[in-house]
Amino acid sequence: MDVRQIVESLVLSAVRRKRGGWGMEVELPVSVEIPRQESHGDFSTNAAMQVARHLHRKPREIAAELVAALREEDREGRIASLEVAGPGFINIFLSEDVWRETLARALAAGPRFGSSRVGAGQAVHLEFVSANPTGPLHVGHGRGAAVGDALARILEFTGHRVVREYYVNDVGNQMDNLGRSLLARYREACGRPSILPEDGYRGEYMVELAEAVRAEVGDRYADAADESALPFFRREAGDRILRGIREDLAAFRVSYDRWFPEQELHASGEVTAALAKLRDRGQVYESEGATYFRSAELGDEKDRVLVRGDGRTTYFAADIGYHSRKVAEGYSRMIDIWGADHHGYVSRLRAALKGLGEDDGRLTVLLIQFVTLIRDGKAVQMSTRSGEFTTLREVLDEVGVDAARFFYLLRSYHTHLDFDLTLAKTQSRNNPVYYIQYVHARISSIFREAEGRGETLGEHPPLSILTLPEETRLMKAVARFPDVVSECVKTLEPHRIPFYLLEVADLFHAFYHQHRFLGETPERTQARLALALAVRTVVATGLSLIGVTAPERM
RNA sequence: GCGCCUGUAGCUCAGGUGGAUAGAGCAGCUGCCUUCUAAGCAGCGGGCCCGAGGUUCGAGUCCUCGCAGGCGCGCCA
Repeated sequence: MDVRQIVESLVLSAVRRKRGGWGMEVELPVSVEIPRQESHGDFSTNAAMQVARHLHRKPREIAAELVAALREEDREGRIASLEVAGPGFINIFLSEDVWRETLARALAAGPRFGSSRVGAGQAVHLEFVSANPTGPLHVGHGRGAAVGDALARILEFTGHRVVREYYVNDVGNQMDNLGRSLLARYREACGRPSILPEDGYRGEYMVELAEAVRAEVGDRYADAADESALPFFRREAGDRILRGIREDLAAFRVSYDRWFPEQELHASGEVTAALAKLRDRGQVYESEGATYFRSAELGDEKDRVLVRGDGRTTYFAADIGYHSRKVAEGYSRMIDIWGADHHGYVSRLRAALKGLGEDDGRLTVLLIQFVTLIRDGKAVQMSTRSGEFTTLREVLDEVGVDAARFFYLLRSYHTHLDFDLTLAKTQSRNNPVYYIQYVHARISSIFREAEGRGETLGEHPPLSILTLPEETRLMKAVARFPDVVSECVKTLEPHRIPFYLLEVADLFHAFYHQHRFLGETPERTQARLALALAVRTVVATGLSLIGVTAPERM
């Protein structure tokens, strides 16, 4: 059990023990926090203040009673000392043994340290990126990919069954437009006069695609009529671009369990079925030739069109079909990761789930804010209209996968991200990803050296001699890892992992300079090696949760 | 106009369910390599937490109203 959980349950039992005597019938939530200041204990609780407020008594009086109760509850002797402080905090100082025991548990658990079963029995559907196959992924998509993939890893680490899915919008106007754009570029490549559609895709990648197509089929379609050539070019454009997207994501170490084509929803009749269900439930009406969904009654700003005047369904209609399929597949939770520009769509989709009679509480939509690339202190300009944007691939080629993933996850996705390419490329302390990886490489180096000296880590290292404040601080940092992981699961915020790793790295590098691991007394060397191994474990595991490698050498 | 996100050190950002003296990196300055990796360490400055009210024993955190930036508000996807 996580140290924090131990303390929480101690405080909870103490409160319960006293409740009767206080004549308190309700159960108050207790909260335990790690104080900012070390001198305020390993943990502190404001339980006494909460109770005091409820009973209209003096907080410090209650605190004194709780302290006594805590002492009685602590049968294992985990608490070293307790104090009442400030307005009524109870500061809890744990016995050093607690950290050593946790260290031993970390060593025993190895790569499983920090994992849990909290998600056992839960199936989570995670949809992320899902960029339209009309062009290569750009840096914004990269952020969604990094966040989605990290969340998937974290959820799996905590016992959830995760299905990662990419929804491919391979239907509609845009694919038509894409096909026309490619055809135009192809004719150009064949030396024929051609004009790009008014709202066509103008990016340079379309020119390259056209050349690739021509390399395969020659001039066969150079003089073909639009109608006969278009199906081929539509398919060709979509397929090739999607293939590029898959390759980019694979290069970014992002994999999916399923690439779900929108076409399949239409072919299977699921879109029609979902609309029929809405209709049966009285959620649909006709107006001016179109079919509307009464979403305004369900929390949306206004009613939305499902079927256009010309009989074609909207993107929204397909998405209703898609999400009712997810519901039917029985996930306990659905997480959609979207770009911030889609936020207006959230209430619409929720309305749809409600309209279908489903609980929209199972759906969580994470909105990822925008990314600005910074090079040499200046923003890199991007314009989607002209098709000129920096691709994910370009960033990967420039800074590498590890740095890219790390930088994407170093900020909460609630906030705009300034991605500093210059910094991501530098190989020094300035670059936090190397700073962390260096811990792993250093510790690996220590073990290589130890092996050379014939000093291997034994079965039962004498952890009890780890008594220095610096050693304790490191042990506490290791012990906090499971808590960080569960916090990520609760908040669905993976940026907590890199921040934690930075703290661990800080502590380790400082320790490394102040103390030695090898060449101490045999007992001390054993204990220090054990500590090093545990640090390496949490660093390796933490990095793996965000998809960053942990090198043995640098 | 309405909605969502954001506003914390010169810059980029952390600051679970409200807690005690608000943190880190960058940038600037000063030291430290005969040692298990200097991709490292130690130190020095730096703050009206956008503003105004409110709730509370206690507010960077919650509420209201402003201000500023970003993004949306299609029978596009």
